[in-house]
Amino acid sequence: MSDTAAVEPIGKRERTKLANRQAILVAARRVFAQLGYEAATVRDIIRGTELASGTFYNYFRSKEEVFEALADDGARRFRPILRHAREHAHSFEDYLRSAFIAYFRFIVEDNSVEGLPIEQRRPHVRLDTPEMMAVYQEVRQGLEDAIAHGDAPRVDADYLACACIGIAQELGSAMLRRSPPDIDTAAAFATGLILKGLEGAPRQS
Amino acid sequence: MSDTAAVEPIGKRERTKLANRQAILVAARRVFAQLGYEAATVRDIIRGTELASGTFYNYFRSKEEVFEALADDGARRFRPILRHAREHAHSFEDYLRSAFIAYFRFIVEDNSVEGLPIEQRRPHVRLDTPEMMAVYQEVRQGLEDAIAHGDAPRVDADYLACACIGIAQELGSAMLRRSPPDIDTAAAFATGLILKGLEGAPRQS
DNA sequence: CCACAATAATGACGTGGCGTCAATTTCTAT
DNA sequence: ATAGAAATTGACGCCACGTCATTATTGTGG
Repeated sequence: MSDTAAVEPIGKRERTKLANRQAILVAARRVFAQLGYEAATVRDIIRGTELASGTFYNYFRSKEEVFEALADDGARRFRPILRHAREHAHSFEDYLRSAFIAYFRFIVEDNSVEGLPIEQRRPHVRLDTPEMMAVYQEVRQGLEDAIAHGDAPRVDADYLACACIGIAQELGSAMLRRSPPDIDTAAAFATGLILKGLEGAPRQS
Repeated sequence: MSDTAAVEPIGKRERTKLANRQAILVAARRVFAQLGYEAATVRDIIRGTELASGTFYNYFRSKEEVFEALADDGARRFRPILRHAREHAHSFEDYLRSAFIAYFRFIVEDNSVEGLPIEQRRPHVRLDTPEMMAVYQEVRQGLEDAIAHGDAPRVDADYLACACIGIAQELGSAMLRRSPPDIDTAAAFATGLILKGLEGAPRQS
């Protein structure tokens, strides 16, 4: 009867490894939010755990790599949401709106930790992790599908995907600055802009 | 007759101060392009000049502040271009297109220095430096003017400005990734998208 | 149940960049 | 010419970094 507790047949070694890695990530999120990414040090992060300084380097090479892992995790959680929206949308407009809503919900929740203004929580460098590029591909695929199905004109899918992402990012930031953040209004704006804008964008040669 | 040489009636103190500041900025541009922003140190920058390490801190408090100054300079150069486009445009479409073209030209020229790939070169552009916010205001003003003149529907000017900026940034990055970067094509895409998209964006309550 | 090997955690240590500051040089004004 | 203001200089103390020999913990064969 006791086998119900041992659902994971892994040894203690692997379990503590996962737990330590997770502890570092959790501490890093808090530290980045409280001190700001730039000001935060590896020591600050490790002090937020029960681990010793040297142990940090068994899991990550640097503060940057920790942030990458956090960003990658975020993208990994977001992509299936986006895919679900693509596969279950009743129309192209429906797809666009639910995708924007999903993203705006995501960043609202992501920034719900108390701390410094959002700008200072993140590194100043632009980072493209594998999972983030996968998200870009997912967006692009959704748009290409719509074009293929005749739901959207034959425009440059790469540029269109970039435009959607740029709108999502900047509009998302603007939305967060307002209180309370109104996800539906922002999503309606973005959806309306893109949907109609498609008609005006140059057709692919 | 010798007064033609002394066009600037400033003392040597002020001249060397400006020259030193400029030397630091020039060196920083090179160092950021060659080593990447994250890897670059204040010492690397100051080694690129004739100055001593302590002198750096007479001009800037940190590497971050140097970058802000570079970004601020860029924005200061860009804003009048944008304003000129606004005041001399024959139509709203003309304004949009020339503004996008101006921005894309700007970033193409800005990234023409040899060095690392663009992603690692520069911090993520922050909109919170004074000149950057002025650029945002300039964009927004142009859009509000168009709305007031009846050239564009009464949409949320803040969101619209953010959308334009987001499109410009992401589309600009995508354009730079292509070789050769085609400014006119990218500008046509952005212009067409926004111009028609405006019709689909929600009207202001 | 007990070695014994494999693996991970620890924290002291050398290194190097950071920001400061007293001493020095350079400029300005009288 | 000279005093005084202003800017430059580089050495210095500090602290975070990343390493690594040591210690502790876990898995395994006898």
